Amino acid sequence: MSTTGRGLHGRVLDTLGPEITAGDYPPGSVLRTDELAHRFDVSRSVMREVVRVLESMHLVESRRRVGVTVLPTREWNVYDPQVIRWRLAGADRPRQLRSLTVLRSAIEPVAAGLAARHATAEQCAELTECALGMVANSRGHRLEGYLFHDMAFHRVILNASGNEMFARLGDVVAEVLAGRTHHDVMFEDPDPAAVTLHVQLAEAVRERDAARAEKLTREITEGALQELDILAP
Amino acid sequence: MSTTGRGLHGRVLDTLGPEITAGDYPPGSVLRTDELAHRFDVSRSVMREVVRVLESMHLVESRRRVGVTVLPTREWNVYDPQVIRWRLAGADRPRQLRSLTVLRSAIEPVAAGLAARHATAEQCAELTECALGMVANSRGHRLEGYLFHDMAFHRVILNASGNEMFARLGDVVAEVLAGRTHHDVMFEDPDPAAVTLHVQLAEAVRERDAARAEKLTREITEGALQELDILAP
DNA sequence: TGTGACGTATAAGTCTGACTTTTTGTTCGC
DNA sequence: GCGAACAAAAAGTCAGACTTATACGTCACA
Repeated sequence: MSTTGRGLHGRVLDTLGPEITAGDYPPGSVLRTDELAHRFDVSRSVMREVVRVLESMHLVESRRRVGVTVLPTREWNVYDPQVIRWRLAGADRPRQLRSLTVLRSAIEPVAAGLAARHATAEQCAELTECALGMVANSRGHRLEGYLFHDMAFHRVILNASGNEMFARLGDVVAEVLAGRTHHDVMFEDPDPAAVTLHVQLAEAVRERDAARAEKLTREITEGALQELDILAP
Repeated sequence: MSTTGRGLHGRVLDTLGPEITAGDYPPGSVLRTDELAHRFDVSRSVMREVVRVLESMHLVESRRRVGVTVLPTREWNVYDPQVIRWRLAGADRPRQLRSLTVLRSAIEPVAAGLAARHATAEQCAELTECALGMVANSRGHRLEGYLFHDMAFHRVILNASGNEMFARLGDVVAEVLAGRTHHDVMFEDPDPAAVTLHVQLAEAVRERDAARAEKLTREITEGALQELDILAP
């Protein structure tokens, strides 16, 4: 599941990245490339590549004569899928999940409205199929099956919006949904009301009813906010 | 203005990155590190670091025995500020500006609602100050002054939302606003209605009226959508 | 003729060591 | 006390040798 490939470079990154995002090194901490290279038992070349990547994520800043400085959270590229994954795997996972859920609540209703306008016949069919899959797995502790179709459903909506910025959040939403199922709440069968909403949403998109699609999605995401005890906006 | 530092590495990146995002190399094209190093007259070490960064942005994929493959747009990290800047500087700037404006229309209303709940007294003051600045520059072709306060206004809103994902879009929104003023529309004084909306929004936030703040922001962003002839959702 | 195993060429991956450049902090002279 | 020259430290750059994975072509065998 880890995006980073096989190389030595990737393995070092998958260790150092999470350490930084977890806050092991407070902002302003200074690391030295040579030390890191020694610590991970890799050559300076490899270590330099790792630092470059971390720098492109704005997690660190490399300056001559001073070293590799850890930047404050405010600077991080928090939309980088890798950074999101690292943070979700770390200690402030709950906080992260809240941020992302609020983001969802802003994006998805608008995306659904656009999907109602732009979805292809094939996408409408996929949507219906996913909704049916959710219904079929909504009872009897079939959480994994439910999650699978739920993730697919939202991914189709985001793709069908025709906006690439929305489409690219498919992975993030999937991550949030998976996190909800696996770690936090949802030990019992999903809320029947939520299932119904998804079925109705598939319907609204198929019928090109943008306003209804948006409204239904707003209800869905409001449910997600309430689950995390976030005040409904 | 270019984020990338002074190093050799940065200069190569600032050439190759825009070329790729501009579509000079169609998806599936294969580049070779050695060739690139020769073309830019840098060592392989430097070239490898550049490729690693491009890889972390999912613009390319490097595989043994085949080379550096350009990935399809769908794979790109379109939220990476660097990628956004490169694309805005390139040929599909209009398309990009549309995507980002739609994103704004989804994010900002929710952010404004949250800002009304969470804004500090200082942030409320800044907001009022920005709104006044917009008013003061709304007549007599003082577009630069207007833009300055407009960008600051929206940045404060996004920061005051208390959600880091929203806050990080400040640069993007600023870029969109600047693009609108400099390249596209707005050759005359800004719409007085828009100015009024900003003043009212500052008011709503100060009065902790979340619903009104959200509604006003929706009107603002709908105006932005209409300017680009995007169907109001 | 199709299919699978094998070998080879290729391009990325890694390591090492030497050298350059920038920048910080100190020291010295005024 | 202050500015300028100096020295040290760390990143930046380079060149070259070596390693490793893998796509592709070859050949034997069915």
